[in-house]
Amino acid sequence: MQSFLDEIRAAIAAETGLEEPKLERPRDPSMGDAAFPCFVLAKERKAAPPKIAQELETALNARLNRIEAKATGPYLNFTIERALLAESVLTAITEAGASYGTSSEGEGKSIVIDLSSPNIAKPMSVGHLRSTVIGAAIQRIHNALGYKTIGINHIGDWGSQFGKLVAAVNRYGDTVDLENDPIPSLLKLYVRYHEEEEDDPTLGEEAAAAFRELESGVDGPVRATWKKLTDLSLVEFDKIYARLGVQFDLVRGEAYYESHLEKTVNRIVDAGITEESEGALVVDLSSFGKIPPCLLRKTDGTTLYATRDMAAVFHRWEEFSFERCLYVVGGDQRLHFRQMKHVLDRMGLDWEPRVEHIDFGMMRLPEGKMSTRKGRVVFLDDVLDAAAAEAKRVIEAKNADLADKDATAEMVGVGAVVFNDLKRERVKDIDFKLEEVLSFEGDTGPYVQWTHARLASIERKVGDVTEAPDWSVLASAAPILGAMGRYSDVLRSAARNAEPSEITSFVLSLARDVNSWVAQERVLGQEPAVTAARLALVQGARQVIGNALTLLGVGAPMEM
RNA sequence: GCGCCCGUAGCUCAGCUGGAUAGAGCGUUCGCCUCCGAAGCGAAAGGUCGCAGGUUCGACUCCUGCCGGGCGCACCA
Repeated sequence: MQSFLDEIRAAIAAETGLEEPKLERPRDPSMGDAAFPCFVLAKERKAAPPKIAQELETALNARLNRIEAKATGPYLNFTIERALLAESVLTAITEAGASYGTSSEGEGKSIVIDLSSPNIAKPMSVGHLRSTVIGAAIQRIHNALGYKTIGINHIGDWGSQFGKLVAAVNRYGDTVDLENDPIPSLLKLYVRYHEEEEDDPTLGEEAAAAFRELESGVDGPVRATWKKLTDLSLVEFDKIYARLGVQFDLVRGEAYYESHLEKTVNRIVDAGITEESEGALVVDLSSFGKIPPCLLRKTDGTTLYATRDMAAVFHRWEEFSFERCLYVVGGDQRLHFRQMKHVLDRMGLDWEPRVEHIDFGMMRLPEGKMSTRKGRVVFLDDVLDAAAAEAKRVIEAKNADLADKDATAEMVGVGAVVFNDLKRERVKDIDFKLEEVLSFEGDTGPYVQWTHARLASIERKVGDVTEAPDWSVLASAAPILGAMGRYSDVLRSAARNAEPSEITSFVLSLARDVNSWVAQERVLGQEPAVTAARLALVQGARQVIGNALTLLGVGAPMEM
């Protein structure tokens, strides 16, 4: 596909003298595979665009082989000979298989991705799903383009909240069963702490003291409790990651940077941009607009979130010399990342633009923003369970003879949840509605998965065909072929914008077109050359849909 | 109050670096399982692209202002 477009561009360039003529897609695919708007030539040629299109039509037809140019109003539309388009796209897919669409353009470049990053001691809510699923998709997309990627789970395992938890464990630890039921137990302690803190000032003092001890590096009972809490939580998180099919290259909590904090602060101080304000150590950012200063050290000398993130970004740069360092973190932290980048900027570090906040919209409940403390949460595990159960119910109703119903239900249920999260532009806020997540019709993951299974089913029924395909019978599939031919462009764009929804949009549109085509063109029982060509389309479409789903982290079932 | 993000059909969203009659899904109404999977396909109805200016041959797309919603605003993360 790319080569045809290059050919068209080259012909236009030769004919008009334009260096890089811009091609776009015609409104209606039946008008052609590519369009050249002639407005840009109107001035220098001193002629109306429709007239220019007319003139160029004959000249370009003389230059192009098996591609037809046709003037339509101010546009020049190009149509690749149908059989040629089909043959070239489908053989490319067959040859590349699972690696169709991939490239090696990222070779030698490293991409660091900070994703998921849940807080220890809090159950993962559907809110945490976003960072995990978006980040993992971004990582797979970059992998497909040949980048070396480092996915880091920057666990929230440090900070004053751990002083609070340690204090809570000390006081009320015997009222819960931490060993066997860690996450709910920690949640109870967390909530209780905040309830009692108001009436009992000694509790807050105990918590603050605990965090000071933790950060002092003393290896005593406080540290032992902290270690136990984080270990118990990580085991629970891993169960969810396994269900989502997400792995990390590094699980480095904030605590990992504990030993880097001192030199991090020194480094920023040495850059000469820090100052003392109200007893705290800060970096003034007023030169960037109305932005509050970045706090590095509290009055009591302990560090903050920003300090630890600065330590992390320095460490990552030194370790990986990244091409990009992507922070897949919610939009509620935009200010934090702006401050962090401004500090890097003030330090004169030229790699500051490589650090990007890949923000995403908030997952909201009808009652408002989720809050673990206020008990206003939907737990991710419960949602995945509900989705798998719904998938199981549908399978029982529609395909009761399926071999491995539970495994398929898990694949479809989890796929529905993941796909739902990736299908809109990531900056958009989402009002969480369970019935929407559990819907398997229309623009949903299961719809795409079902399309994949249906195509696989046709392949099984047709079996092997030895006859050479008659590519010309695929004229009606031209929009599908064109889309599949553009798949690698979609990957490139999705990576550049760190936007998995570009792939969900693509695969939804492809699935829709394919289902429509399958409804009107029969594969089985045709002339062998016709069956061969249509089978090739079915195989190609299944391959591309499967490849796209895999990148999104959604299973592509052969049956469901 | 200030800053950032969002604002396209009843609802949820697409709309490529500005370009040809603004496209889907859900919901509503109608049609299609004796033909490769009805988690499907076809059709109908449904839009002052938040509002007002501006730039441009051309604006859903860029700029300014306003309105509505969301998020955030120093010792939490």
